[in-house]
Amino acid sequence: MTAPARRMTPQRAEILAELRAAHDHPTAADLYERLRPRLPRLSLGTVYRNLDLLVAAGLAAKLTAAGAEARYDGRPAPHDHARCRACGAVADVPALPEPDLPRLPDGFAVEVRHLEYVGLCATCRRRVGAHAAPAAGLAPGA
Amino acid sequence: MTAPARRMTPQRAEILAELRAAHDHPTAADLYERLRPRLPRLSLGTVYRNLDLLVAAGLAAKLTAAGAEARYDGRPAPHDHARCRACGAVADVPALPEPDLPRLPDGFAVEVRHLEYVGLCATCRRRVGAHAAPAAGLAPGA
DNA sequence: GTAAATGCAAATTGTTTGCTTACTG
DNA sequence: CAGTAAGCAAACAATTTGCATTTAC
Repeated sequence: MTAPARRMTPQRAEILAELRAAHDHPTAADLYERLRPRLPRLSLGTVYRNLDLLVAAGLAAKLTAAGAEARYDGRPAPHDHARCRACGAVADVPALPEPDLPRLPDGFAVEVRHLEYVGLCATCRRRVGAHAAPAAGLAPGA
Repeated sequence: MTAPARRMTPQRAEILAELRAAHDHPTAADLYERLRPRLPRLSLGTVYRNLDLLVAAGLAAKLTAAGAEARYDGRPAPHDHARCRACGAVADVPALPEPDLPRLPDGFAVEVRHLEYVGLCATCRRRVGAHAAPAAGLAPGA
Protein backbone atom coordinates (compact mmCIF):
# COMPACT_ATOMS: atom_id res chain seq x y z
CA MET A 1 0.00 0.00 0.00
CA THR A 2 2.83 2.36 0.89
CA ALA A 3 4.11 3.81 -2.31
CA PRO A 4 7.89 3.59 -2.58
CA ALA A 5 9.77 6.72 -1.66
CA ARG A 6 10.38 8.93 -4.65
CA ARG A 7 13.59 10.72 -5.40
CA MET A 8 13.79 13.92 -7.30
CA THR A 9 16.45 13.33 -9.90
CA PRO A 10 17.52 15.94 -12.44
CA GLN A 11 15.99 13.80 -15.19
CA ARG A 12 12.65 13.67 -13.44
CA ALA A 13 12.63 17.39 -12.78
CA GLU A 14 13.52 18.22 -16.35
CA ILE A 15 10.97 15.88 -17.84
CA LEU A 16 8.22 17.35 -15.73
CA ALA A 17 9.34 20.90 -16.48
CA GLU A 18 9.57 20.26 -20.20
CA LEU A 19 6.16 18.63 -20.28
CA ARG A 20 4.62 21.51 -18.42
CA ALA A 21 6.26 24.06 -20.67
CA ALA A 22 5.19 22.27 -23.84
CA HIS A 23 2.03 23.38 -25.54
CA ASP A 24 1.90 20.72 -28.20
CA HIS A 25 1.21 17.49 -26.35
CA PRO A 26 4.58 15.94 -27.06
CA THR A 27 5.26 12.25 -27.48
CA ALA A 28 7.84 10.51 -25.34
CA ALA A 29 10.29 10.74 -28.22
CA ASP A 30 9.59 14.46 -28.60
CA LEU A 31 10.48 15.06 -24.98
CA TYR A 32 13.54 12.90 -25.30
CA GLU A 33 14.80 14.96 -28.23
CA ARG A 34 14.10 18.24 -26.51
CA LEU A 35 15.91 17.22 -23.38
CA ARG A 36 18.95 15.70 -24.97
CA PRO A 37 20.79 18.98 -25.35
CA ARG A 38 20.50 19.49 -21.63
CA LEU A 39 20.77 15.85 -20.58
CA PRO A 40 23.01 14.15 -23.12
CA ARG A 41 22.98 10.82 -21.33
CA LEU A 42 19.21 10.69 -20.99
CA SER A 43 17.63 7.50 -22.23
CA LEU A 44 14.23 7.00 -23.75
CA GLY A 45 13.44 4.35 -21.19
CA THR A 46 13.82 6.90 -18.46
CA VAL A 47 11.43 9.22 -20.22
CA TYR A 48 8.84 6.49 -20.44
CA ARG A 49 9.34 5.47 -16.85
CA ASN A 50 8.92 8.99 -15.57
CA LEU A 51 5.93 9.74 -17.76
CA ASP A 52 4.21 6.66 -16.41
CA LEU A 53 4.91 7.87 -12.93
CA LEU A 54 3.55 11.31 -13.64
CA VAL A 55 0.42 9.86 -15.12
CA ALA A 56 -0.07 7.54 -12.16
CA ALA A 57 0.38 10.52 -9.87
CA GLY A 58 -2.26 12.46 -11.76
CA LEU A 59 0.20 15.11 -12.84
CA ALA A 60 -0.05 14.31 -16.52
CA ALA A 61 -2.46 12.68 -18.91
CA LYS A 62 -1.65 10.19 -21.58
CA LEU A 63 -3.50 10.74 -24.83
CA THR A 64 -3.77 7.79 -27.14
CA ALA A 65 -4.82 8.03 -30.72
CA ALA A 66 -5.79 5.27 -33.07
CA GLY A 67 -2.54 3.58 -33.93
CA ALA A 68 -0.45 6.67 -33.38
CA GLU A 69 2.15 7.37 -30.75
CA ALA A 70 0.93 8.32 -27.31
CA ARG A 71 1.06 11.99 -26.50
CA TYR A 72 1.31 13.51 -23.07
CA ASP A 73 -0.42 16.47 -21.56
CA GLY A 74 1.03 18.14 -18.52
CA ARG A 75 -1.59 20.80 -17.99
CA PRO A 76 -3.72 20.36 -14.95
CA ALA A 77 -6.84 22.34 -15.87
CA PRO A 78 -9.61 20.24 -17.37
CA HIS A 79 -9.94 20.75 -21.08
CA ASP A 80 -10.65 18.73 -24.18
CA HIS A 81 -8.71 18.04 -27.34
CA ALA A 82 -8.97 18.43 -31.07
CA ARG A 83 -6.91 15.98 -33.04
CA CYS A 84 -6.12 16.18 -36.72
CA ARG A 85 -6.47 12.76 -38.26
CA ALA A 86 -4.04 13.66 -41.01
CA CYS A 87 -1.04 15.10 -39.22
CA GLY A 88 -1.77 13.87 -35.72
CA ALA A 89 -1.46 17.27 -34.10
CA VAL A 90 -3.44 17.76 -30.93
CA ALA A 91 -4.73 21.13 -29.80
CA ASP A 92 -6.42 22.04 -26.57
CA VAL A 93 -9.99 23.18 -26.65
CA PRO A 94 -11.83 24.68 -23.72
CA ALA A 95 -14.05 22.21 -21.93
CA LEU A 96 -17.73 22.71 -22.40
CA PRO A 97 -19.61 22.80 -19.16
CA GLU A 98 -21.08 19.34 -19.40
CA PRO A 99 -24.57 19.14 -17.98
CA ASP A 100 -24.54 15.73 -16.38
CA LEU A 101 -23.34 12.19 -16.69
CA PRO A 102 -25.08 9.67 -18.90
CA ARG A 103 -26.53 6.43 -17.67
CA LEU A 104 -23.34 4.62 -16.79
CA PRO A 105 -22.97 0.91 -16.14
CA ASP A 106 -24.10 -0.12 -12.69
CA GLY A 107 -21.52 0.65 -10.06
CA PHE A 108 -19.12 2.31 -12.47
CA ALA A 109 -17.07 5.00 -10.74
CA VAL A 110 -15.99 7.69 -13.16
CA GLU A 111 -12.61 9.24 -12.51
CA VAL A 112 -11.91 11.16 -15.68
CA ARG A 113 -13.78 12.20 -18.74
CA HIS A 114 -11.90 12.19 -21.97
CA LEU A 115 -13.41 14.12 -24.85
CA GLU A 116 -11.75 14.44 -28.20
CA TYR A 117 -12.83 15.97 -31.47
CA VAL A 118 -11.26 14.28 -34.45
CA GLY A 119 -11.16 15.89 -37.86
CA LEU A 120 -8.89 17.90 -40.09
CA CYS A 121 -6.91 20.92 -39.05
CA ALA A 122 -6.90 23.94 -41.31
CA THR A 123 -3.59 23.07 -42.94
CA CYS A 124 -4.34 19.45 -43.66
CA ARG A 125 -7.83 20.29 -44.78
CA ARG A 126 -6.32 22.38 -47.53
CA ARG A 127 -3.75 19.80 -48.45
CA VAL A 128 -5.66 16.57 -48.40
CA GLY A 129 -9.17 17.87 -48.89
CA ALA A 130 -12.15 15.63 -48.35
CA HIS A 131 -10.46 12.29 -47.99
CA ALA A 132 -11.64 8.97 -46.67
CA ALA A 133 -14.60 10.82 -45.27
CA PRO A 134 -17.37 8.71 -43.76
CA ALA A 135 -18.79 7.18 -46.92
CA ALA A 136 -18.81 3.64 -48.19
CA GLY A 137 -20.20 1.07 -50.53
CA LEU A 138 -19.17 -1.98 -48.67
CA ALA A 139 -21.70 -3.50 -46.39
CA PRO A 140 -25.07 -5.02 -47.08
CA GLY A 141 -26.95 -4.19 -43.87
CA ALA A 142 -27.04 -0.62 -42.55
CA MET B 1 -10.06 9.33 -56.01
CA THR B 2 -11.92 6.23 -57.16
CA ALA B 3 -11.73 3.69 -54.42
CA PRO B 4 -10.68 0.23 -55.60
CA ALA B 5 -13.46 -2.24 -56.20
CA ARG B 6 -14.25 -4.29 -53.12
CA ARG B 7 -14.93 -7.96 -53.09
CA MET B 8 -17.07 -9.69 -50.56
CA THR B 9 -15.03 -12.64 -49.39
CA PRO B 10 -16.20 -15.09 -46.75
CA GLN B 11 -13.56 -13.74 -44.37
CA ARG B 12 -14.75 -10.20 -44.77
CA ALA B 13 -18.36 -11.14 -44.29
CA GLU B 14 -17.60 -13.13 -41.16
CA ILE B 15 -15.45 -10.45 -39.64
CA LEU B 16 -18.12 -7.85 -40.16
CA ALA B 17 -20.82 -10.15 -38.85
CA GLU B 18 -18.83 -11.10 -35.78
CA LEU B 19 -18.01 -7.50 -35.00
CA ARG B 20 -21.64 -6.51 -35.30
CA ALA B 21 -22.78 -9.35 -33.13
CA ALA B 22 -20.20 -8.63 -30.44
CA HIS B 23 -21.23 -6.47 -27.54
CA ASP B 24 -17.87 -6.23 -25.86
CA HIS B 25 -15.74 -4.14 -28.21
CA PRO B 26 -13.39 -6.93 -29.16
CA THR B 27 -9.75 -6.52 -30.07
CA ALA B 28 -8.43 -7.79 -33.39
CA ALA B 29 -7.06 -10.83 -31.58
CA ASP B 30 -10.45 -11.46 -29.94
CA LEU B 31 -12.14 -11.55 -33.31
CA TYR B 32 -9.43 -13.76 -34.70
CA GLU B 33 -9.97 -16.29 -31.92
CA ARG B 34 -13.72 -16.23 -32.27
CA LEU B 35 -13.58 -16.78 -35.98
CA ARG B 36 -10.97 -19.50 -36.05
CA PRO B 37 -13.43 -22.30 -35.40
CA ARG B 38 -15.34 -21.25 -38.48
CA LEU B 39 -12.37 -20.10 -40.55
CA PRO B 40 -9.42 -22.26 -39.55
CA ARG B 41 -7.10 -20.75 -42.13
CA LEU B 42 -7.86 -17.17 -41.18
CA SER B 43 -4.85 -15.03 -40.44
CA LEU B 44 -4.53 -12.17 -38.04
CA GLY B 45 -3.24 -9.95 -40.82
CA THR B 46 -6.50 -10.42 -42.65
CA VAL B 47 -8.44 -9.41 -39.58
CA TYR B 48 -6.42 -6.23 -39.29
CA ARG B 49 -6.74 -5.44 -42.96
CA ASN B 50 -10.47 -5.85 -42.91
CA LEU B 51 -10.95 -3.91 -39.73
CA ASP B 52 -8.99 -1.03 -41.22
CA LEU B 53 -11.22 -1.19 -44.22
CA LEU B 54 -14.37 -1.18 -42.14
CA VAL B 55 -13.13 1.76 -40.15
CA ALA B 56 -12.21 3.66 -43.30
CA ALA B 57 -15.66 2.93 -44.63
CA GLY B 58 -17.26 4.29 -41.50
CA LEU B 59 -18.77 0.93 -40.60
CA ALA B 60 -16.74 0.48 -37.47
CA ALA B 61 -14.87 2.58 -34.98
CA LYS B 62 -11.44 1.94 -33.58
CA LEU B 63 -11.14 2.64 -29.88
CA THR B 64 -7.66 3.20 -28.57
CA ALA B 65 -6.84 3.14 -24.92
CA ALA B 66 -3.69 4.33 -23.25
CA GLY B 67 -1.12 1.75 -24.15
CA ALA B 68 -3.64 -1.02 -24.48
CA GLU B 69 -4.74 -2.95 -27.52
CA ALA B 70 -7.12 -1.29 -29.90
CA ARG B 71 -10.72 -2.33 -29.61
CA TYR B 72 -13.33 -2.17 -32.31
CA ASP B 73 -16.92 -1.12 -32.24
CA GLY B 74 -19.27 -2.19 -34.98
CA ARG B 75 -22.40 -0.44 -33.81
CA PRO B 76 -23.48 2.42 -35.99
CA ALA B 77 -25.56 4.51 -33.62
CA PRO B 78 -23.66 7.31 -31.93
CA HIS B 79 -22.88 6.50 -28.35
CA ASP B 80 -20.08 6.98 -25.87
CA HIS B 81 -17.96 4.61 -23.85
CA ALA B 82 -17.08 3.79 -20.28
CA ARG B 83 -13.72 2.14 -19.86
CA CYS B 84 -12.48 0.42 -16.73
CA ARG B 85 -8.90 1.40 -16.14
CA ALA B 86 -8.26 -1.80 -14.22
CA CYS B 87 -9.59 -4.54 -16.46
CA GLY B 88 -9.81 -2.64 -19.72
CA ALA B 89 -13.41 -3.54 -20.39
CA VAL B 90 -15.37 -1.06 -22.46
CA ALA B 91 -19.10 -0.60 -22.14
CA ASP B 92 -21.42 1.50 -24.23
CA VAL B 93 -23.17 4.42 -22.65
CA PRO B 94 -25.92 6.40 -24.29
CA ALA B 95 -24.72 9.63 -25.83
CA LEU B 96 -25.77 12.76 -24.06
CA PRO B 97 -27.32 15.24 -26.39
CA GLU B 98 -24.37 17.58 -26.55
CA PRO B 99 -25.47 21.16 -26.92
CA ASP B 100 -22.78 22.67 -29.07
CA LEU B 101 -19.17 22.57 -30.04
CA PRO B 102 -16.48 24.34 -28.08
CA ARG B 103 -14.20 26.96 -29.50
CA LEU B 104 -12.18 24.83 -31.87
CA PRO B 105 -8.90 25.78 -33.53
CA ASP B 106 -9.33 28.03 -36.52
CA GLY B 107 -10.41 26.13 -39.60
CA PHE B 108 -10.66 22.80 -37.81
CA ALA B 109 -13.29 20.57 -39.39
CA VAL B 110 -14.73 18.12 -36.90
CA GLU B 111 -15.68 14.74 -38.24
CA VAL B 112 -16.24 12.70 -35.13
CA ARG B 113 -16.53 13.29 -31.46
CA HIS B 114 -15.08 10.69 -29.17
CA LEU B 115 -16.17 10.75 -25.56
CA GLU B 116 -14.98 8.28 -23.00
CA TYR B 117 -15.48 7.97 -19.27
CA VAL B 118 -12.58 6.29 -17.54
CA GLY B 119 -12.85 4.84 -14.10
CA LEU B 120 -13.48 1.59 -12.30
CA CYS B 121 -16.20 -0.88 -13.11
CA ALA B 122 -18.20 -2.37 -10.25
CA THR B 123 -16.16 -5.55 -10.15
CA CYS B 124 -12.75 -3.95 -10.20
CA ARG B 125 -13.83 -1.29 -7.79
CA ARG B 126 -14.50 -3.98 -5.25
CA ARG B 127 -11.31 -5.83 -5.99
CA VAL B 128 -8.72 -3.11 -6.27
CA GLY B 129 -10.46 -0.40 -4.32
CA ALA B 130 -9.16 3.13 -4.37
CA HIS B 131 -5.88 2.61 -6.12
CA ALA B 132 -3.49 4.97 -7.79
CA ALA B 133 -6.23 7.51 -7.54
CA PRO B 134 -5.28 11.08 -8.41
CA ALA B 135 -2.99 11.80 -5.50
CA ALA B 136 0.70 12.37 -5.32
CA GLY B 137 3.62 13.67 -3.40
CA LEU B 138 5.87 14.14 -6.32
CA ALA B 139 5.93 17.55 -7.83
CA PRO B 140 6.93 20.87 -6.39
CA GLY B 141 4.65 23.26 -8.29
CA ALA B 142 0.88 22.77 -8.45
C1' DG C 1 24.52 3.10 3.46
C1' DT C 2 20.54 1.72 0.98
C1' DA C 3 16.91 1.64 -1.93
C1' DA C 4 15.45 3.95 -5.99
C1' DA C 5 16.60 5.65 -10.54
C1' DT C 6 19.47 5.77 -14.62
C1' DG C 7 21.49 4.06 -18.93
C1' DC C 8 21.85 0.70 -22.05
C1' DA C 9 20.33 -3.02 -24.68
C1' DA C 10 17.56 -6.81 -25.41
C1' DA C 11 12.86 -8.40 -25.28
C1' DT C 12 7.78 -7.87 -25.91
C1' DT C 13 3.73 -6.59 -27.97
C1' DG C 14 0.64 -4.85 -31.25
C1' DT C 15 0.31 -3.85 -35.98
C1' DT C 16 1.86 -3.48 -40.79
C1' DT C 17 3.82 -5.11 -45.12
C1' DG C 18 5.85 -7.92 -49.08
C1' DC C 19 5.05 -11.53 -51.72
C1' DT C 20 2.85 -15.71 -53.76
C1' DT C 21 -1.31 -18.07 -54.47
C1' DA C 22 -6.38 -18.31 -54.45
C1' DC C 23 -10.73 -16.71 -55.80
C1' DT C 24 -14.56 -12.93 -56.78
C1' DG C 25 -16.93 -10.37 -60.13
C1' DC D 1 -9.53 -12.96 -67.15
C1' DA D 2 -8.06 -9.01 -64.25
C1' DG D 3 -7.06 -7.63 -60.35
C1' DT D 4 -8.39 -7.83 -55.30
C1' DA D 5 -7.83 -10.41 -51.13
C1' DA D 6 -5.98 -14.16 -48.33
C1' DG D 7 -2.30 -16.47 -45.99
C1' DC D 8 2.06 -16.54 -44.19
C1' DA D 9 6.11 -14.79 -42.39
C1' DA D 10 9.24 -11.29 -41.87
C1' DA D 11 9.56 -6.38 -40.76
C1' DC D 12 8.40 -2.50 -37.85
C1' DA D 13 7.52 0.75 -34.26
C1' DA D 14 6.35 1.89 -29.80
C1' DT D 15 6.91 0.64 -25.32
C1' DT D 16 8.63 -2.31 -21.57
C1' DT D 17 11.96 -4.76 -18.94
C1' DG D 18 16.47 -6.86 -16.87
C1' DC D 19 20.53 -5.77 -14.99
C1' DA D 20 24.81 -3.42 -13.49
C1' DT D 21 26.00 1.10 -11.96
C1' DT D 22 25.07 5.58 -10.12
C1' DT D 23 23.01 8.72 -6.93
C1' DA D 24 19.61 11.09 -3.85
C1' DC D 25 18.24 11.06 0.63
